[in-house]
Amino acid sequence: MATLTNGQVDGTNGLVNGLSHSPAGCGGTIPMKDHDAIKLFIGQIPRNLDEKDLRPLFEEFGKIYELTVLKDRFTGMHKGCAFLTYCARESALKAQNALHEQKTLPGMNRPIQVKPADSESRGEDRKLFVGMLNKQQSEDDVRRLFESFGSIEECTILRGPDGNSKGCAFVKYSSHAEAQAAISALHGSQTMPGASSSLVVKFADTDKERTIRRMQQMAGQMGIFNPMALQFGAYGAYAQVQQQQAALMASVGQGGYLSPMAAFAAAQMQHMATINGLPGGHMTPTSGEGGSTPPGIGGPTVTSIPSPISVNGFNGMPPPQANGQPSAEAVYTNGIHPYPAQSPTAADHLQQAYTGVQQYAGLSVSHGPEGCNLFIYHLPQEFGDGELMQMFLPFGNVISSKVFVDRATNQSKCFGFVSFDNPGSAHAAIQSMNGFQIGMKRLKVQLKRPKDANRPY
DNA sequence: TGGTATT
Repeated sequence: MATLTNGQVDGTNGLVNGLSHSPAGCGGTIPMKDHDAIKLFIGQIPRNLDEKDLRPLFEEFGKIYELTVLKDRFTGMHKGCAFLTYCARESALKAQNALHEQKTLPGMNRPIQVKPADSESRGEDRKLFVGMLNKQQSEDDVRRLFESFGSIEECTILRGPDGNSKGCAFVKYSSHAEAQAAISALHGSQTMPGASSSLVVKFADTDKERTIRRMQQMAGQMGIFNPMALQFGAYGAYAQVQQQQAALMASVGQGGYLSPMAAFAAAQMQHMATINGLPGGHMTPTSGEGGSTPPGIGGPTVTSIPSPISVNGFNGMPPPQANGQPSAEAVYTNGIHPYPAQSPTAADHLQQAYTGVQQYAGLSVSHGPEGCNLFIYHLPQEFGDGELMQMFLPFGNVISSKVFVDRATNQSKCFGFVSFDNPGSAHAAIQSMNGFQIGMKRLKVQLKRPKDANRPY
C-alpha cells in the first residue's frame, strides 16, 4: 500500500517558506480558484525539475492556481513531489485522469502520481468500519467479501494485543461511491458464524467522532467517581455539567484539540449529565416489605438528604450481611446508610473506587479467573457499567463491569457482569447482593456460567 | 442470562 507516495506529506509540512511558492499562475491577474478546487499531490517528479519546468506539463489541463515543489524544511532539497491546485476543480480531475500513473518522467522508475492530496480528504468518506465479523476471518476473507464493490486500497482487521481479531475491520475504497455501494449491499446482509448479530458495514468514525467515543468509554469506566459530585452534590453539579459539557462539545465540533486532561474532564461531565438526566422517581427507598431492615434505617421516615455520592438515591454502599439473614435490603436510604461508625467512609470508598478504576484501565482484562466472574440480573434500567461497578466495589477489586445494552434502543437489558480479581470477593458479593432489593426488583447475583457447562444454577 | 468492537 501507498508505495507510490513516498515523500507525500501533509500540506502544512510541505510549505517550507515563501521562497518555494510559485508565482501566481492565472494570467497575471489575481488568481481565483473554485471554492471546491482540489489540491493535487504530484509524485514521482525528477529532482531536477522545478516549478517552471513542471508548469507546461500541467497547464494543458487548465489554469494553475498554485504549484509548489516540496522541499526539505532545513536543507531545501527537492523532495521529488509537489502540490498543485488548479483554478478550476474540473482541471484537476482532467489532469488526474490523464496523468496519474500514465507516464513516467525521465529518470524515474515509477509512473507519475497525480491525485488529491491527503489534506483534501483524510479518506474517511471512503473508509468503512466493518463489524460483526467472525473472529477467524482474515484480511483476505474480508477483501473477498468487499472486492466486488470497488477497488480496495486498504483492508485491516482490528486485533488486540494478543493478535486475536476483535471481529471488526477497516476497508478503504478508492472512492466514496464504492464505499456506499458496499454499505448498501452488505450491511445487515448476513450473519457470520459465531457473531451475535448481522454484519455491520458503515462509514468509519471521523476524528471528532472518535474523540467523543473515547470520552464516552472513559465515562463508562469512571462510573460516578467524580470529585465534582462530592463538591457540589449530584444535583448541584447538573447545571455546571451541562454548561461545561456544551462548551467542550462545541470545541470538539470546531475541530478544537482536546488535551487528555480536558477529555478526561469532559468524560466525567458527560457521565454526570447522564446520571443526573435520568428519571429517578422509582428509585425510592425500599419499603422493607418482606425484609429484615432494622428499624430506623432504610425506611421512609428518613428525611431526604442527598448523599454526596448517590446515584438516583443509591449510596454505593451495600449493607454488611446481617447474621444469617438475607441482607439484601435498604440500600436506597436517601443518604443515610446503615453502616456503624467504624464502617468505611465515603472517602474510603472513593479511594477504593479510583484504585479499582486504575487497575481496570491498566489491566486490559475483561474478566477474571474462573469463580471470579458474576452474572447479575434484574438491574435497574438506569444502571450503566459505572453504577454496576460502584455497587460491587465494597466487596473487592472490580476488574470489569459490564451492563448489556440493546443496540437498537440503547436501553439496558437489565443484566450484566462483574469480575473480581479473586474468588473470595466474588463469593462475598454473592452472599450480600443476591436477592438485594432495588425498587420492586431483587437482584439475582450468581457466578457466571462457564462457557462449556450449560447447566443452570 | 453471555461481551457491539473504531488502527
